[in-house]
Amino acid sequence: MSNKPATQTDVAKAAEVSTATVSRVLNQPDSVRPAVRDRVLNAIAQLNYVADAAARTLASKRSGTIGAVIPTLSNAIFADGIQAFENKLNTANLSLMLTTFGYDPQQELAQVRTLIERGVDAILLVGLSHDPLIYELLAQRDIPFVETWAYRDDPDYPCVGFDNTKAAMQAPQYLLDLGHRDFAVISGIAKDNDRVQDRLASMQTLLAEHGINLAEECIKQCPFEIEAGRQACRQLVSHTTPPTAIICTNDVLAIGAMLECQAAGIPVPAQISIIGFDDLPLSANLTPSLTTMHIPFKSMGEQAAQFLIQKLADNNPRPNTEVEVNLVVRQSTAPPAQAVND
Amino acid sequence: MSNKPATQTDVAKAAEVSTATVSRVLNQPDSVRPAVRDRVLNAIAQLNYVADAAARTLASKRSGTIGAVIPTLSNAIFADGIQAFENKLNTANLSLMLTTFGYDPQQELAQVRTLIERGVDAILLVGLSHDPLIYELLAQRDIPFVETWAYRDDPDYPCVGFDNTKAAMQAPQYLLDLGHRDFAVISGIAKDNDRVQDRLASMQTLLAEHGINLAEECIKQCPFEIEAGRQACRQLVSHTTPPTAIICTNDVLAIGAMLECQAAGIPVPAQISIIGFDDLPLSANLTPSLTTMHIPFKSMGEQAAQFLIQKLADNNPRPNTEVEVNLVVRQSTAPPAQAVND
DNA sequence: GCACAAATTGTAAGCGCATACATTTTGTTA
DNA sequence: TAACAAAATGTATGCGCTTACAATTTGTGC
Repeated sequence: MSNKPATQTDVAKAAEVSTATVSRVLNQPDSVRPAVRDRVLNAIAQLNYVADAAARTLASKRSGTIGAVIPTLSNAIFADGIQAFENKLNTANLSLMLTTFGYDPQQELAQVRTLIERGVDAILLVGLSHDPLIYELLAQRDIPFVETWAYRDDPDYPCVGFDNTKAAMQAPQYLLDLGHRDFAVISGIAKDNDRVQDRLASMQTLLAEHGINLAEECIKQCPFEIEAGRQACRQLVSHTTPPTAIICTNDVLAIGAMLECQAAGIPVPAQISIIGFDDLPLSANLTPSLTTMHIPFKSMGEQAAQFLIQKLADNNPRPNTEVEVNLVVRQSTAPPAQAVND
Repeated sequence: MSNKPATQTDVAKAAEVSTATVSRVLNQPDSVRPAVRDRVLNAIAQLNYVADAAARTLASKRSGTIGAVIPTLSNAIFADGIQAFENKLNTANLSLMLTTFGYDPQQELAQVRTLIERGVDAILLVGLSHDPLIYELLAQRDIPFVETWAYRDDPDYPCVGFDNTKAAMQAPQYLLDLGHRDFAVISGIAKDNDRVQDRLASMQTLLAEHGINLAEECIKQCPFEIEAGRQACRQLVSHTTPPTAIICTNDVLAIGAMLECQAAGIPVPAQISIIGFDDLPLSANLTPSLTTMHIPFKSMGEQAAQFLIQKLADNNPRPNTEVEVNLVVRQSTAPPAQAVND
């Protein structure tokens, strides 16, 4: 009806109360008598009143929005994690402001800046390694944050995640136990990605402890795409002494490797074992199904939200939460064809 | 250094100008002399000043944030589309407020309400069928919006998408041309999803025109999950007269069907043809690769953003944009085994 | 160098709300 | 029912910014 949206003042007039009372009805309904409250509520409904978030934020210093700064949505683990994060935020009447940075640290910093300007109450980050300026900005403005997808035991850096170093050892350990000695690795790009770096390093460490040093040409770093995983696999199996096992630092690349083997007629796991990391829904449905590390990203997203909600409510949530990850043994792994002879 | 974040007034003092000038440096830099501008810029840097978005929004009636209301992120097509949408928004200094509604119309309405309260400048919706109240709210506040993933030629309802009715006929038509007569359909849940409804209806219409009426047990509606696609396929092929072709209304279900066939040893396409809709990156990499409709979701997301950006800039962008979709013929389809006899 | 127009800068009034504080009303006790 | 405490409501300020308008400075043509 009216041209301009109704304001608190309009509601106050219609309900014959002061704006303070209207505000109270909205923010602390218990502090106003039912009779008055109903009058106000009626006026609100009548006028189709919607509180102005900007004014509210300006006056209260609380925006009710949470920022998330993730590498990309084109990766189901982040998409699903953020989905869970958003759902959980909703239960606390918080909204999600989402930004992506494409694994570029400068872009990440810029996005954090943007979110701070937008007045978010808290921020979710991915990983543990960020431009120092990010922490500085956050501290300066006293903005709570939580790091995800990784874990460290430092109360100054709240996190919800898992230890990538520990987790990434399980796959090679399992393959070693099966008797494999000839490994190859298909990894995401390590540059500017602490999770990948940790995983790669710990795999190599473990293998080295067992006297195995991966040649450079046995480690393929490639972008997060099925096609890239296929190509890397194609190169690896064309080596004069192809590996008996390929370890992938994520499922997308592992799936690419599996599909390449399938397309090339290489039997998995008879001739080559493949192991992934993430446990995407797809992974269990391939034939053979993919052995991989199960990562509970949804739960991680939820718990990250829960932490921030609690933090903003001034409860004092435990800063560091380690989520459980575990190796899911399926059909893509088996002892190497040339049985160990001893 | 300072306890409270610096305000415009602080900057003004430091630069020995008025707050209006500071504001101008930020919003219309060309309107202030370089010498003065530099002084202000210096002060800003010095004080680590960050403009308060709430105050800015309150005073200018522009929040610089755009809302998106999508069914779910747990679906690559939306995740990728939103990714592109966000990237494009960024180029115009706009931020994304993301909400999901899990295909529940009431939830969708609630999310739109929330976004309006948060003061978004514009909104992206998915599909053409929404609670009338949504349009009313949007109109009332004069908030521009754009509908995606579908197309209609009505300037009052700006959209960037494709005609689901037309698009969904291409797959059955192609299969008919190959000589198939025995069809089954694996579809997403049609309830509260106009895209799925349109696709289902148009397929049935086309088939009916060719004298083929799908029995009820030949149409499986199931949730958007690989596992569900597998199960549906399992049921379909167990029929006494199994179909020679399965049409899926999206790639996830088609992939599930393919994997089921693979696991069950049913040769595709020799015994059964499978056709999808979406063209996920995975689809091209399966063996056999999946014949499917290619939908340019990234481009759609970008163009939707572009439309809103233009709209907010008061340019008068073309309201309805139809994106091109096309059937990508790959290896999962072939003429039916029992060759047509005539 | 002067008169005037154009460009630049300053002044000050809100934007719509939350909230400290003041005032009024209600409830309680004797 | 008087006197007081507690609860409810109102008053009025300011959150930090943009912007119409006013005041000032700069530039131009002669």
